[in-house]
Amino acid sequence: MPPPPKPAPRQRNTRIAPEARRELLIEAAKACLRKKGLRGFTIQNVANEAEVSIGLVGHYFGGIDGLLQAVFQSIMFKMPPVAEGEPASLDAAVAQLLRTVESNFAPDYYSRANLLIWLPLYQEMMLDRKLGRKLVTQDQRDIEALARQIEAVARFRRLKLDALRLASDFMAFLDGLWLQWCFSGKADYAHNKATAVTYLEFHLGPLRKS
Amino acid sequence: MPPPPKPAPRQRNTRIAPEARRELLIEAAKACLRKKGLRGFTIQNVANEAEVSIGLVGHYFGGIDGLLQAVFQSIMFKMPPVAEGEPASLDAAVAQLLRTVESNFAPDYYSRANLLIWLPLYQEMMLDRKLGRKLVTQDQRDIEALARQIEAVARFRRLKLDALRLASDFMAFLDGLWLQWCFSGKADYAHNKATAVTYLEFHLGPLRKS
DNA sequence: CCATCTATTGAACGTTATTTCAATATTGTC
DNA sequence: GACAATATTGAAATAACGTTCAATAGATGG
Repeated sequence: MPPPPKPAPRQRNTRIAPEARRELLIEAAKACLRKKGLRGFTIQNVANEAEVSIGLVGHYFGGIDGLLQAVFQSIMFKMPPVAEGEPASLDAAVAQLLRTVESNFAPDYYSRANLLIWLPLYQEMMLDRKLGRKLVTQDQRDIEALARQIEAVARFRRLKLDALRLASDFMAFLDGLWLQWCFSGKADYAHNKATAVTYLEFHLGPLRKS
Repeated sequence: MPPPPKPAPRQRNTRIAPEARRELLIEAAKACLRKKGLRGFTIQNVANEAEVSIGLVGHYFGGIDGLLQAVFQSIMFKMPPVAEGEPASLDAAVAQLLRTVESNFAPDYYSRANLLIWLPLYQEMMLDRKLGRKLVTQDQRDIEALARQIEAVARFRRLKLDALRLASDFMAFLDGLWLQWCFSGKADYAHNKATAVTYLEFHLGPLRKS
């Protein structure tokens, strides 16, 4: 029995810009994490998901670990941007603060799908000092930005409070609500927003028009 | 060249009670998760950690997946027990509630080491319906128990509130604080306790003796 | 002391994952 | 159109992982 003379015809992906391909691979990697978690995070799975040969991962990321790092990079710096600018009135300050809160509930972040990427990130950052520092730094920045907005409201209302601490606690609260919401599966999400704003109101006085 | 006539001398672990061995393996598995996360969770690593041959994992847990499930079981049902019993006075109700809060800060739970086990659990439960239901049920039980204690305080103070919702939000807050605390690495932990109690006080009135 | 039971071992095996690299197709340039 | 550059492929080599199982040691009971 002669071996097949021609090995196999192959259909090849069209060549695209490297950055675009990187992006595609990262997205495929995220999809894998969402579907199978860290244990299903393999080159095979990612390549299948991206409909690409297994060699490409090595080509672009040097290996599976490099790809994982790239995934983390890509989500760490896609946090909802915090509005900036010094508000001129109480109303403006409140509006700005509420907008920031709102942005933390953006469906892209406040979602089950996203949590399935963040959980691995949390894990890895606790095991990898370098990654850990990076994430903590980013987090700190967000907290400080929020603290400035809280400070602004407090100033107009002549309140004495530790804005940094409140901002930090509030962020923690948001994360906790996020987790619980994802786990319980209940899609009631306005509820969490209300809880969050109420917490701020305890410290800052009314923020919503009654 | 003759092959070595005797393969190799081996030193063997002393035989111990099966339950004890299971416990040891589970502890070793946890240690692996703490050190290397899910990606380092392999039979080899666990066997090394436990100083045991690789065959034992299969013997006791049927395989690596069985071991992981066992690890999850072992932590899910080791939540801090909530005090029970109908309190006879406001003071008693408050004391009970504070004790429950306190128990959530038990160093065994409220620790970095423990979070490194819970993160994989969270991940797996989101991917495995059965595991997810189990955990949510357990969580629900804790929330209901806390809600009863909140209810008791509210009754004595004639407050109208949604105890179940407050309990649920409060639990979320605790988890969020836990995560943030583990990530930031700051060991200031009384701070989180105070934040938690203050949150309850917003809804229930003063709980601590001033 | 002998027999039985089973906890423990680790080599062998099949499977799956990772990396490497030579071959091939595609794009852009001159 | 020819050439250089490189994106893409997948087979092959290598390594890691999981499972199985026959052999062995230790305990237990008679």
